[in-house]
Amino acid sequence: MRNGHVPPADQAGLRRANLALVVRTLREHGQQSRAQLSALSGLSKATVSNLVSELESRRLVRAAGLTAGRQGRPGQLVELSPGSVCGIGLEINLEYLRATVLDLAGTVITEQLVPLRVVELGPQRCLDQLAELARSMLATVAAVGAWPAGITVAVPGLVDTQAGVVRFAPNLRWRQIALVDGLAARVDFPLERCAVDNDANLAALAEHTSGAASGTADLLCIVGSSGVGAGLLAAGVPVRGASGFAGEVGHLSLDPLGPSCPCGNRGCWERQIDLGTLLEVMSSPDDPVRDPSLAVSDRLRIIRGRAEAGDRRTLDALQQVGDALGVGLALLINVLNPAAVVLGGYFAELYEWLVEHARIQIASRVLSPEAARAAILPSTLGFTAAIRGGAQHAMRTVMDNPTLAPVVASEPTEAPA
Amino acid sequence: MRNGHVPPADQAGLRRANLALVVRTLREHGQQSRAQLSALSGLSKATVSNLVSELESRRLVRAAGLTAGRQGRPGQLVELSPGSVCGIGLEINLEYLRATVLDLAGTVITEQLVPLRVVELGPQRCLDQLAELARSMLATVAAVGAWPAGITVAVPGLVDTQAGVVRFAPNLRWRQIALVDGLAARVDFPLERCAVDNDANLAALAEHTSGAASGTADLLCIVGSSGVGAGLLAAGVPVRGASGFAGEVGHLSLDPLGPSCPCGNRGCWERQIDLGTLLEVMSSPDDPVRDPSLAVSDRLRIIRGRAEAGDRRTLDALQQVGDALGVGLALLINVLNPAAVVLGGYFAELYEWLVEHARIQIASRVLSPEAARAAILPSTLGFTAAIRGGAQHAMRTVMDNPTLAPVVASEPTEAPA
DNA sequence: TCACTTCGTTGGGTGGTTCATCAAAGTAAG
DNA sequence: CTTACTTTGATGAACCACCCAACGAAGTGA
Repeated sequence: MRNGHVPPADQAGLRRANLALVVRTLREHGQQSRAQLSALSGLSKATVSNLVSELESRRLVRAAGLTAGRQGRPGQLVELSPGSVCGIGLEINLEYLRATVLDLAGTVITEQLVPLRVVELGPQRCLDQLAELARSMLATVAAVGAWPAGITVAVPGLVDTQAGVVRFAPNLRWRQIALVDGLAARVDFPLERCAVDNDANLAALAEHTSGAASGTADLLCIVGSSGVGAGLLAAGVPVRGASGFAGEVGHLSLDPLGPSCPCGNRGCWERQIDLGTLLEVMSSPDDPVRDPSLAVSDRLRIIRGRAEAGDRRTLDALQQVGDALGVGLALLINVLNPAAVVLGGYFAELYEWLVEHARIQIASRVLSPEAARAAILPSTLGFTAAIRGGAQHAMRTVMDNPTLAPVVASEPTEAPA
Repeated sequence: MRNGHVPPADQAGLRRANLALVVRTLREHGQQSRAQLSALSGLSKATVSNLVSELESRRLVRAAGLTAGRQGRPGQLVELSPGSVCGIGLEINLEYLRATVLDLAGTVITEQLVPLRVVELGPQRCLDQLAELARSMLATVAAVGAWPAGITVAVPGLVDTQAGVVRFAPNLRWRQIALVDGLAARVDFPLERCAVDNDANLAALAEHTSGAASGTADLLCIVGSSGVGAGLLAAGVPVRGASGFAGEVGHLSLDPLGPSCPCGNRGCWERQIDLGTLLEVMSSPDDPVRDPSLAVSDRLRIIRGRAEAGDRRTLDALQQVGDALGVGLALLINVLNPAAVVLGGYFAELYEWLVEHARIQIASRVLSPEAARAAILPSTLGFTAAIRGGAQHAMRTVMDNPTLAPVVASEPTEAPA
């Protein structure tokens, strides 16, 4: 379906590709002189100069001093311009809305968290709140004199990224919500620069771009919270599947005799490793750690405290979850052979008590020793991975096609901030 | 590792991309006039004419009469030239070597099967045999006056496609065999036009190009024989994983209490659905169907006969295998969300007795109804899928970069048939 | 026979990259 | 302090690929 009709290559596309190449080189290698860029990219010096001057006029890059020492004329360094082109990442979750603004260098311009009972509020009023948050982010971008490349929303559920529709988000109790349309209309932002994606997919993107698995092209990111989701990156490209629902690992049935799950099956992975299960195993029903009014972060602080204190029941529960995590990961590693697995969400918070158990299970279950080399890493971005990935995603459009960024007159900057 | 340094885009690359675009358009839509090609591809008429004339000089396309009826001047049809550019696919398996030559239109120029006890022969002498087979194919290509685009070998095991090395093929008992080097040296064929890949990956490519799931970009191909392998295609691109070992689904552990497997675990999928298991369940040890001297095709004929005759034990065994097949497929569908699953190898031969059981399991285990829409199809290429995929793979290099094909003088053809 | 339609080619124009050359801006040595 | 050397980045000519507009070619239908 929607067969990707590849547009013909023309000179504009050629230019676009090379502009993007320079931006990418700068992203991967940090600030460089034009001569170094020429060597790294394979483009001629003349072309690099030309490209850089266009990127400068679009404020994607800027001058950054001179190269140090050595012989000959010093090079004029160029770097990705901070604070000029920004991406906006939003996240909808059970307990909050979250937002961030990143610039091309990956610097956080601003971050915000709005506690919210999303389920009780319902999709439409939640969208209103989300729009307000987006407007606030746009205002910040405008205040620092930057240009908003796009807005990307992370949602815990099945998303049709092409249509911009949330198909099914069980935890939020959402079905068929036209999120992109709704948001763009409310915020008065160009529709084509708004996007939705699954939170785990975006988390994977963030970990790939600037997180734990920075630069790793084949990546699996497992995010644990009230459910479990996975984001896949193969050769640097997100794997979404035919309808965009790839990575729905929560309901993998790992044990035909395991406990039953609301989804109708038995032994679902999610029922073995999500936060709710950990709580059930490690505590009695009246334990304060299970107080429903507690926020996730507070709950995790308690769990960490008990684990650090060596509480046996807690440690046993963590082992049980770690084992189950490893069993499922072994399966995914066999199928996908990633170079790294990043544990996100609550798994990252409890990484040190989970990973060894998981590793043992993986080692004994993976077919080839080479595949077993997959590194199991904790997310360095924690709960902000999804919004950062969203912001990165929003900027990716511009990095892949720098001509989208507007040309400014001539004056370098005169931001009042 | 081996971070893909993207070469800069230049005019030659632009030309290459548009030549490839014309070839692809022709592949997808069949013979077309220049004007129709222009409309379909988005290129201008002038450019299409120019490109077609270059493709003609490289014998990738040829004139094919005029468009029928309608008003105005009739168009001059162009089609992928049959019998001029060929791909050679080879396959190594337990019981035989297999080879085929395909042309751009997908027509089989020749096919050959050499029975061989690969395990007993050992890798080096097997390579000698393989080289002889390859030389025979090259001779056929030369005899019809065609140009061999490349040779690709399908191997049942873990393959490092970049290095051209078979890392581990348990069934063949091969480890670290430099297959591409060995073959290219023996055959005296350019190294860079030789390749190895996993048989399931190539089968998936074949099913995508011209088989059961023709044109489906997100595809999963499960090949059953003495083991079980999977080939993955995401957005039309093979998913190989970080070290090229993705798709090793045979040893997914689906049941922690299941029967033990030589790999050291329990409940491996392979032990539930491979041909050996089916035989064990459907017959007693002294049953003639289990005669070790029987070829796979003969064995399958017997099984089909019993199933058609309504033999209860056989049908029960097929149900058991079909159920297990469905359980594993549900898992893969949740993770990968393919548009289609193609059953290859022996699954295709027994498709009609397996698929309904599998479908029931899948339907009850897949999370989203949209993902459940994945079509479960029988391979239409059967045991030739891998070699056809190999030949397609060999031609893909040229289709993606038509300038690789040599330019011929002027005379159209003078093949002595 | 004469409009009318559609096809494919031709020539001029635009845009992008490359090569060769050169001035600029440093270091190193006499 | 001057001179030689090295490296950088900019300039202009050349090349190449694509697009547009116009035109002749080759049919259909009245």
